[in-house]
Amino acid sequence: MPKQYWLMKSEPDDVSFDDVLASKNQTTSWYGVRNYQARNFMRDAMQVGDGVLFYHSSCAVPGIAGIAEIASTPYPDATQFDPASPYYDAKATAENPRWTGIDVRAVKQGRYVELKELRSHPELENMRLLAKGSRLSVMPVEADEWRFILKLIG
DNA sequence: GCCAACGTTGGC
DNA sequence: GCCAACGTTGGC
Repeated sequence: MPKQYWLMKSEPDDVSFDDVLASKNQTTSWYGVRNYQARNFMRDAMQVGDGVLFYHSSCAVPGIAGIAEIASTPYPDATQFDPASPYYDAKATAENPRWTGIDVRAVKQGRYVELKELRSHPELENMRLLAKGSRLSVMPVEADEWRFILKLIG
């Protein structure tokens, strides 16, 4: 399968791009996705080496904070089994895990590209992120959108 | 804090 | 299987 591209949203108060850069091997385990469509992208489509736009959401200035890549195959998200976690899911079992995690490695931090700026570029008007009402936290990015944004980030 | 949009739940 | 009610997301 050819390389694919993704946008993944993180709340920087929880895990920021800087946090990932400061982590061992600049790699973080992506956890807490509790939406089936987002989960399916992670579980069924992501491949090691796929490109990731690391997006900061629910913060003062939402936008793309850096470039990352998929660094593992998918695995069960451990937080679903942890009663102390806000992401605990009583219906998930080791035999039948419901939610997926994956490792993401920070690759490059360039210029922070604000959501406001993304909206200003006609080249990006079809981005799923920018669609009205779009709330998905993990979504595919088209190859031409990816190339355009890489240039913006510099 | 507001609220539009969306996803999930659960009664029927 | 429908759909109203509810909860969540996330920009503003």
